[in-house]
Amino acid sequence: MALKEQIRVGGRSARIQSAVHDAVHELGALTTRNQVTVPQIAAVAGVTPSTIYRRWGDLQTLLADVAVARLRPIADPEDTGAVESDLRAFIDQFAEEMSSPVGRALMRDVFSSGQSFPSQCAGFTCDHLATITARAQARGETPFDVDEVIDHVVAPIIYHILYGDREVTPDYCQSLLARLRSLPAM
Amino acid sequence: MALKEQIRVGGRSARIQSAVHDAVHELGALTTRNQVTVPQIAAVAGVTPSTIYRRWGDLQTLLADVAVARLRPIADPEDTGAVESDLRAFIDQFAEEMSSPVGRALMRDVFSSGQSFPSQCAGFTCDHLATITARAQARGETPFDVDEVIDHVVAPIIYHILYGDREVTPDYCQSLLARLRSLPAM
DNA sequence: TCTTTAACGCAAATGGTTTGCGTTAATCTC
DNA sequence: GAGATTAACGCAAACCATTTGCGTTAAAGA
Repeated sequence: MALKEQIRVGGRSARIQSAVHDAVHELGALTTRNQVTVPQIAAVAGVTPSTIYRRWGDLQTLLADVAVARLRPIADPEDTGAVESDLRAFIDQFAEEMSSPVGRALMRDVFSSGQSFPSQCAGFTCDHLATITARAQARGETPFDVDEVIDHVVAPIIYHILYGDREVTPDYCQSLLARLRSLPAM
Repeated sequence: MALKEQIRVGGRSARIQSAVHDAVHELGALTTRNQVTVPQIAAVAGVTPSTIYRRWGDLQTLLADVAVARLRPIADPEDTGAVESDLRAFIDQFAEEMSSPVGRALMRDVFSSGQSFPSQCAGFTCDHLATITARAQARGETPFDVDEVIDHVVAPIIYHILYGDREVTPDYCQSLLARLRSLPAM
């Protein structure tokens, strides 16, 4: 069920990939998810189901692929002028996106496929945090430790969203950041 | 696709539920998972597929139900005589179980179904930690904050297992616990 | 431009999922 | 305890998602 490495990057392949992704978005927005079928997606995309099966393997892999593409950042995190506010802005936006209904659905898709998709998403977060620290160093500010932020800010946020055992509010995110600042090694 | 509340708790219902759960275990151990089918499970359990579909709705819900049942603790955490060692022992065992191949598979099943299953699992962890703190208080020791442990020890462990972006070693777990102890409010 | 081959469309075959209906057995009432 | 009620099961047919073989299209290479 592995997503094929696409050797052909030409026009038709790219066109079909795009059409299928768009179809998933269109259907995913309308229906209650979870009951979307490959034939439905194929019909909307204007391709035959077998094309989707051959290219993505199964529905879950396709959904995971679309989810990762949607989670992939299109721009660097906002530059607010200081590390602290950069980090705060990023975490706030991250928590809001992930805890939203679509965010939860995307995470489900990413995890259910069980491939390299999750680590790709982890990479996105890592990259953003690295960008913010690099920016801080360029400013002459003392940067934070990326792993520290992932372990003690990002991880708790993801945990509570996944397990649904607590509301992830902006206040909660603030408290996680505040706790981080009160630590020695930073 | 909701798991039906079982009104009938009598002999036949319970017998079938048990047989189906056993069948999933038997098949899950052998095959590479992910390609287990409902008809297969039904054949091993000695029931018809329609029985499984009517009772659990679909394969993912069944797998999630089995996963939660397997994740449900059968005993309280080991009493080692002191809070610190109790907590250490629990976290070590927790991390080892969850990071194992079966642990990862169980978590996948729990999350892919997207129902109340994840919060049930969170409850298990919570309960165990609460038991350890209660035990500590009974001993006259200063207990830890359960939420604190979940946010800064359990959450990072789960995060790295799910995203597969880092090895979760006993040493890593120790460092998380050590960090917790170096904090003011505890 | 010609050759090679990956990717697609089509359609038939396969097998997982759903559903109606009769039967079994657990629960309730007397 | 015996009979009535109804949830849950088994069976089988219908439905539909998935797979697969084969001819065709179009991208990549010579």
